[in-house]
Amino acid sequence: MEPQRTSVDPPIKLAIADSLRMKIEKGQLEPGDSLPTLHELTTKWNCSITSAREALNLLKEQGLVSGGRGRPLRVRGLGAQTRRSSTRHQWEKDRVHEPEEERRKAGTSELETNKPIGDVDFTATYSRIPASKDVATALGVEEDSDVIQRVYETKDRKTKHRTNWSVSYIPVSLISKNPELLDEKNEPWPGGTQHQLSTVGIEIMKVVDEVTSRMSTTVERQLWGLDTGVPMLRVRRISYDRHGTPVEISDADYPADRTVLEFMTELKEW
Amino acid sequence: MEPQRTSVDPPIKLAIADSLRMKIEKGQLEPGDSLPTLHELTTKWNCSITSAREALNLLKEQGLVSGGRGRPLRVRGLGAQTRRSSTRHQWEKDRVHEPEEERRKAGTSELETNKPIGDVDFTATYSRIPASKDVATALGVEEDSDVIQRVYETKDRKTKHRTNWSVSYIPVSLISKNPELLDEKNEPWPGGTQHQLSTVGIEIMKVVDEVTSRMSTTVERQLWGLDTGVPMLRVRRISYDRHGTPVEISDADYPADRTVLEFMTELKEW
DNA sequence: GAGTGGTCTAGACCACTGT
DNA sequence: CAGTGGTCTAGACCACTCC
Repeated sequence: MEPQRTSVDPPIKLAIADSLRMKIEKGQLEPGDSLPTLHELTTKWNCSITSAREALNLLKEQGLVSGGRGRPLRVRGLGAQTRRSSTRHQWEKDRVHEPEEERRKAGTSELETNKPIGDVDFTATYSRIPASKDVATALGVEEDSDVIQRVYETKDRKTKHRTNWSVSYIPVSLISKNPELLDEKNEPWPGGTQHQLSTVGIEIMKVVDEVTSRMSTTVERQLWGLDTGVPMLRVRRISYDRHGTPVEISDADYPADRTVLEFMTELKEW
Repeated sequence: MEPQRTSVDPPIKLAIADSLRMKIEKGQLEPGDSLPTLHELTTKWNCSITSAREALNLLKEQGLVSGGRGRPLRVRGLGAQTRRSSTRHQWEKDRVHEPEEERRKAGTSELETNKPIGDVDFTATYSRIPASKDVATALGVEEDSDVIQRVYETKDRKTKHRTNWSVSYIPVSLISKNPELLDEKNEPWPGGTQHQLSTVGIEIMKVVDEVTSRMSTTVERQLWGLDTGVPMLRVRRISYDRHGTPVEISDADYPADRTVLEFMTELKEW
């Protein structure tokens, strides 16, 4: 039985939630274990069912618990984590001068996913649009100037859940020499963006990745098939050419429960 | 007036939340604007006050809204963002061979913060502990072997809120030659970890940052003074010496609403 | 069909904010 | 002091899962 509660002092939902959280952190409740039912909580804590529910809601918000819908709530384990490494940038560059069959085998970072191809639907959507303020600033061009927006998405063929999403912007002026780059029908392009840019004489020399995170919205949770309490990682990648001019920016979203971003920095010798 | 709702179909709390979310995304409600009061929502949507509250709760979970406690709820803006760049690793290495006064001025990444020193309390806590499985694997040493754990924390002197937190692990065998490295009284060490390691002949040649994100817990929200709906970024940094052996790992937490992590990758010329 | 959580009602009382 | 949101009660009804 839990201690007598006085009128003020921590809300009962917090007391319940913290007690359960501690059990999870101490390992008394392991991933996969069922939590106490709502009914058990109400009698154990002598509270209404709503308070018990609010406590469990807190744990769901925090991503510690999932389930429900007729199933008991269970402690969430860490699913398989996909590693996305910044060494991929160099790897892709190395493949630009390989023959097309080689590049075709390699896949692209826009499409990169752990699933066998064929189990996913890939779409690429190109649009010529005026640059938004944000995009224009990042690319160092005038606002409303002509850019091509390329949206990449993959979905699991069975579940229809999104598995990959990114959007990329390139000033049209940089690539209009090669009309094939303006046509989404050429996607997926063997060798990816770096090869595309190489066809108009652009060599990427530097890539800057900016990483932030925010909570997923209800809509995103549906699209990706996420539990509540799963944040999204947002990576803005800015690619620079030989002159240090930004030539492409790309924003990608990754569900944080299945993603580790890896960045390598080599330091100069003393 | 909102349309008639049928019995099945999206829960009313979702309908309310999505309607408000769309207004925010379209800019009809700008950062700082007040949301409708609970009472207004109940009459507009013809629902109970609990449903209205649940809708607002969803928006708070998603970090779109903050306030409350006698104040009206308001649309949350993006606060000032601190940039943490991976170029810092090289920058710190460059300073290792500078005289002590120089290093002292420079500050260290463990302490790095935007606030003037003197407005924050800095603490460093060292403990010799047996390596956990996780730490042992990352460092490539035996489980339970002797490591030094160093916990760094800064707090805002006025608000008492945490502004910085990280924990670092080094195998004791690597640094026991220099007993000063085992004493927390020598913190903050001018020049930081890279200089500390240089005193026992270790040169860091490669740093790998692993970035993940997870929702903040209620306890963390109190410690850091965070709103609900703010995820934490977690960075595990692994530093390698000349032989490619991992010599230090460090886990740092950053509140995602005020942090951008930046990573630079230079590519080799064709 | 029994049991689970998900949604919702219709209130009450409180702490806190602002005037 | 009036008004806000925060917490809580004591239920009801539903969809879903599992047996």
